[in-house]
Amino acid sequence: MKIATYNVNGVNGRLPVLLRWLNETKPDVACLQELKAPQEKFPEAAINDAGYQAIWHGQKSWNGVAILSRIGKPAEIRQVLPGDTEDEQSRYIEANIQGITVGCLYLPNGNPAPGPKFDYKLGWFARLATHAQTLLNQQVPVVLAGDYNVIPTDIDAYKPERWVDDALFRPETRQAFANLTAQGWTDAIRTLYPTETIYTFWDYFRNAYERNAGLRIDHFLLSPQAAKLLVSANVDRNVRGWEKSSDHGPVWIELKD
DNA sequence: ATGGCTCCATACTGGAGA
Repeated sequence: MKIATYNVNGVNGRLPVLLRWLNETKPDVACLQELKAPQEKFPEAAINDAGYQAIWHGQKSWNGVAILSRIGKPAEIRQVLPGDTEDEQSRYIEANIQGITVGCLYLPNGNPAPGPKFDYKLGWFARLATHAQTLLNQQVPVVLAGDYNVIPTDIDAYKPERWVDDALFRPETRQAFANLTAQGWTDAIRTLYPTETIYTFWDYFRNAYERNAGLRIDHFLLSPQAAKLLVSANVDRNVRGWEKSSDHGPVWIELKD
């Protein structure tokens, strides 16, 4: 099973790019973030026409997450991260697909830091860690995929010294990510490519993509039962070079059936 | 260090992203 994650940066504005990518690479499952569309404006018909069934949790203007599948409609487990009934931002959706629990997440950016947005990020992170432990306790294959807005280590940024005060790289953020993986999660890309320079995001400024001035912030975390099935993984970095592309590139893993 | 780009909302500008 090939599972992908892609921060599309506007599911309607980027629809031609999304459809082209689905058609060319045909992931079995695709987790999308930053739909930037309310629930009723999700382009369901076009995605169905492309061969996918979808569940999604939209929101006006910002955020929004979806899970697409071409191997049977995702069986929704939840569309809210537990732990805060006041949280109205659409940043998490979870489904069962052929025995795999797939969590699709869009962790808050958190800038400027410090400040209320950074506090919200760390609070959301704590809720994710609590839920992740609950999932681990189930001892089933779980894939937590998405835009974590975390640069895990120095080798995940083109110039890490420029990011030291940024919410994506501050010590609290890196520590939260390290604590999460220490529960027993496998960072799929970094496990298969321990030392390579691999980015998933290139900003729109100053020809960042052409200069490969990027960040690795979109991640796959696998429970032990899923990590055992890991065959391969990579970034479709060429997609970032397409006309009207998102500033993120798609990331994917292949799991043994 | 700064400013650069692109989305969405419903507008001629601003918030947010990372």
